[in-house]
Amino acid sequence: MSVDGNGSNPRTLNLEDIAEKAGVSRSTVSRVINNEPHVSKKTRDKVMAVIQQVGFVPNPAARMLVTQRTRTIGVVISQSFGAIFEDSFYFPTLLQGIADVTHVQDYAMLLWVQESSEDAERFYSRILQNRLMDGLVIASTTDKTIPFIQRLVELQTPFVMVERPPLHTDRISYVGVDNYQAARDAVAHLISLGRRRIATITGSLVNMDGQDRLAGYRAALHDFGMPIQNEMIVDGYFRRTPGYIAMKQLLQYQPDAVFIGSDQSALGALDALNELGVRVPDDIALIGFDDLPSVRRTTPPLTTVRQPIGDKGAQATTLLIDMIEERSTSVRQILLPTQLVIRSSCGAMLRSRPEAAS
Amino acid sequence: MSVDGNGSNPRTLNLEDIAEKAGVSRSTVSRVINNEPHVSKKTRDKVMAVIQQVGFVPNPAARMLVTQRTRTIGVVISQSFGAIFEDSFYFPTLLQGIADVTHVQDYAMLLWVQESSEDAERFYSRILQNRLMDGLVIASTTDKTIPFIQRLVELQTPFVMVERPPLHTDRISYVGVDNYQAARDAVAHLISLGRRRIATITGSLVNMDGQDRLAGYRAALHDFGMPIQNEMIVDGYFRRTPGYIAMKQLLQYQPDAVFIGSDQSALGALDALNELGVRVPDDIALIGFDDLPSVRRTTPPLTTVRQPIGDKGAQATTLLIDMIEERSTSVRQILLPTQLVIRSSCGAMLRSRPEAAS
DNA sequence: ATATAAGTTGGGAGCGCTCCCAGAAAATAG
DNA sequence: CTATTTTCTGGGAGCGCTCCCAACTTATAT
Repeated sequence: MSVDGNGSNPRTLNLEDIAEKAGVSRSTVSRVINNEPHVSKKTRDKVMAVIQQVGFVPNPAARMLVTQRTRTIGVVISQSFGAIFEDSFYFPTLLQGIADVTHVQDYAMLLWVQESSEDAERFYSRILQNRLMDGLVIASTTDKTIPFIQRLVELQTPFVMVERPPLHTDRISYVGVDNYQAARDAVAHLISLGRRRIATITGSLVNMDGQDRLAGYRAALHDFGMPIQNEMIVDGYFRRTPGYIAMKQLLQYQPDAVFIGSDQSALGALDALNELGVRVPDDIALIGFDDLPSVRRTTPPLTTVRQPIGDKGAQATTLLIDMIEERSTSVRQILLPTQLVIRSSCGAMLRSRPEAAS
Repeated sequence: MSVDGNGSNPRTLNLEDIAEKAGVSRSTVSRVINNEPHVSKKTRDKVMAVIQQVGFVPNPAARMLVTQRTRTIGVVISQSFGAIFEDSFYFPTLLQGIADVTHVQDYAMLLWVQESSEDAERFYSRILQNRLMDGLVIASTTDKTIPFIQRLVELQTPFVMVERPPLHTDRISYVGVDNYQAARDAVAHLISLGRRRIATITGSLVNMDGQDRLAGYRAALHDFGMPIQNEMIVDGYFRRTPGYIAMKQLLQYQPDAVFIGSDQSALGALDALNELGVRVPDDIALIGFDDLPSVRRTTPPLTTVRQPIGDKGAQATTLLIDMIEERSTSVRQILLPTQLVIRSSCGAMLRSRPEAAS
């Protein structure tokens, strides 16, 4: 931490000072600090003792200047928090996963959050201009993200996405979940429970996760030879109120099940159904996505697709640091497993309970 | 952003390169970039044009090395996200408020989140050793925070707390809300509605906000000459499940109202009351704290104390940057206003409606 | 016209580190 | 005991910037 010198403050110690105290040279101290070989045990111990004693920490700016490394990664969250976080736990959990790894690897984490009123171009150029990061974790995507990541590729800046990139390319590393398959399985589950008029409230479709979940929905209907009706597909933008509105809109087409691309929207959908007295799962079955803590306690508890959010962040960060330190140069695309968590809202519990009891 | 040189990469441009292209000296380019006087308009324009054209951004490490300024602030969140964020929107909103200001002031934001399994001492020493920040916003407090902030004072590192500091001192700047008065008013409101057996589920008591709200609760009872009973005070730790447990525990003492130090715990309390068929507000009135978006939709909607979370972050950051840039050297302690948001859970609505109708 | 002041501009020094090379010390071989 | 290799150590150079001072240019006063 830069101590704000008030003039009388003694200058912060530097390598040379430590060298003097230990009776060696600057270079030797540098070797000890960086754990380099070619230092005798005796010298090393002596230097270490001095470092410990005075609590010396090398000046990161000087080090950065010569090494061109910062030991800092950036985390980019496009769209403003306010919009994304409403009641949610996706980003906090992701950040925790990232923080856990940066801690162990001794990296710092620079957080970039798009300001409420800021346009995307300005936001990304701010990030591009800050040269204090060795690489980036890109934690959310919008349609505006494409030129940004293209620029990153041009600049050869290491980065990892926490979602499938919005580009047809195999040159970008990412960590995600198989949204397509997860959605397909979830919808197949609804079909297996006898539902035939299955609608979907999608996640935001500027987002790859949202798109892939919709594709999985379509695929499942197709698998079972069921028609895909456009009026049965409404955008829920990963948010609660749009989910509420979407649900009301869908009701006129009398679905008997809805696959919802985010739990946040599912909460909104439940609001609408409760308000109108539509019974879940009797009249309409619901499946959400994310497994937010709160959906365990809704009435009825929500069946949902659980995804390992913290792990996504952690693995993306590990991958990024490997790239930065050139332990791995190959592009990697990692899909983590999801899990369909069956609760009451899809109707499986209602049916299975009596059977189990008989 | 440090472009990962692959050997063939042309070296990043520096001041000297720009100077050469513009036909001036390094110093002049520096003056232009830092908006210093003593550069003729003609020269300035010429240099600016070159900078624009090649997209030059000065090397922050070199600049830091000489200025001892990083234009980066740190944000410290003690305790792990997982615990704090569960469904919540407090920290995301705070971060958004901070990010809004750092953006406008052209600062970057280094986020420090205590790792799940990390002890406090290690966490704080990591922060202290990172010398890449000009100052800190300390966004949450535990009992372990005290030595840390004492150290910051010693080191003369600028910092601002987003809560009353856990020390009796007037040397620490902070931005908060008047938790004491807000809680006192909330409880007074319950009393004015005729409640006489008022319990409280506190926020975490290692936290100043939690402590002050409890003190406000006590003060209100005292104001009205009502007894303070220890069994009517249970810790809810700002979280849902402890709120649930606390509510169940309190029921044996038959309170007719509960002031709850966080909405998160209030949600837990509602869970308990709903489960047991206790009617809110008929049997028990509730008031929460925070005004989380979700408490607008509970059954019944929750009366709560709204606090300007984003503003707290924004003002703390503004204050911090003022300190860093030495525009303000005096300690400032800012209390932002809260607002009692009356919904149905406190009973005020039920009573007033019929009257209004008559 | 010259003396003086004010506005510009350039280059040296130095921030604190790492990297490299040369030289000293120690270890091993002949 | 000397020649050679290996291990260890010290200091110069330089990363890219800002700060300072000196020098030059132009404006203003005399």
